[in-house]
Amino acid sequence: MPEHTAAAERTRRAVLEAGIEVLASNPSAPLSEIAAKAGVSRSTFHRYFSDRSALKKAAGELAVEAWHTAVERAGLTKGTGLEAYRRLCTELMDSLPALIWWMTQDAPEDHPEGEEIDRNIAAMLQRGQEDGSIDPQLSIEWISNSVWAMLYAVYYIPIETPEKLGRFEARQQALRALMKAAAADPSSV
Amino acid sequence: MPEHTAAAERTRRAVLEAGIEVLASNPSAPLSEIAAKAGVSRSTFHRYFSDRSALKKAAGELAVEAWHTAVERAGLTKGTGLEAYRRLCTELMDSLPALIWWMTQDAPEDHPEGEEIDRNIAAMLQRGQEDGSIDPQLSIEWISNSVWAMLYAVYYIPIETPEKLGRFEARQQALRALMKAAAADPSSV
DNA sequence: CACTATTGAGACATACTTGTCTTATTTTTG
DNA sequence: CAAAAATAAGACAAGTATGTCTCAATAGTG
Repeated sequence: MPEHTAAAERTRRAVLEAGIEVLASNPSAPLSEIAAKAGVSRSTFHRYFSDRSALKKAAGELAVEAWHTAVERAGLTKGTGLEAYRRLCTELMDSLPALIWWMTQDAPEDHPEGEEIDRNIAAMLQRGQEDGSIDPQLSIEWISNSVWAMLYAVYYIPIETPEKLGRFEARQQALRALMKAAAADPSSV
Repeated sequence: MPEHTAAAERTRRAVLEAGIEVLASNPSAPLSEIAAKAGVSRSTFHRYFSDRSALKKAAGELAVEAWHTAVERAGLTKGTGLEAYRRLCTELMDSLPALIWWMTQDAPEDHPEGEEIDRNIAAMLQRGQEDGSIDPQLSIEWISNSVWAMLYAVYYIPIETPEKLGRFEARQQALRALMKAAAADPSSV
């Protein structure tokens, strides 16, 4: 297990990111495909990640970390609920690949701390409904879950039809759509 | 190739539907899993679909058919653009499993007639922007593509957390969110 | 009831993926 | 430059999925 040199750490990251990218579009892609995408031989792959499961575990940790960071940066308790919601959506779009991989996983393994975060988000959305910024007709469950569907669109649409919608436009449009949908007074968006 | 008796046709449908369901959540699931879900032996599976590709082809045709039917029923040229859009979204949600499987496919193979339908939908959305019913700040590309992301949410959220959001509620909330997001005047939704 | 269609169980060879290992080559570092 | 680290290439066995085939059992039909 190389853990000292900087070069080694660099290739490790390359393999990990290639893994996230490939597994996001094909969860059962051969490891050789991941190695190829990382520009590395299969031998080297196995030197950094003994198993397929080892890779998935590392990718999962990266995704959870990105998720936590996004939530922290969003500052869920500041401003109106809708403002916090907008910040959260924006932050999530900054860690797209890892989060997309995470959501396509079948077993998103329940993290104990993850549930607390879920509660914080639910509280933020409820605050939004109470302060009149978020549409009370939409359930908190729906709002918090549908964000992921939008992330999905933001990630894949520019990949599949880059000539029609670039990354930036997709982000922008998704954010507008999310805000209008969630707002109690969409005209203010 | 049994093609005469009704019983045979029935099991064929069962296998096909099981295939769509299983492959939607795991595109590389073993054929034995599909057979099991259909309540059929692997032998019988192969009797109706020689290949994995044969099954995928049949599923694709079913999906395309559902897609065409939905668009037809929606009556894209009637009423305002937003009204037509609402009808389209509603119709699409009636063929969820097949359409979900379709969108998770890597090679959605370009059908010549499919492109015409795409143009019709684009025309419908543009009409909506011109008649003032659809938000002109959202691109037609985004609106037409993001619908699929919402279908994704409507399909999967009730599967993963049925205790929090049922099929009916998910549909209702998705439709409201889609309308609010797309409308030029969301307060009218 | 007799006949036919449909199905289940299992054997079998093939192909692919996986994880481990060995050896030679390249790259990095002191 | 010389030693050490990192990598590529490939062999190998084990596991699994696949497609084909055969034969016996079951279900459906006239």
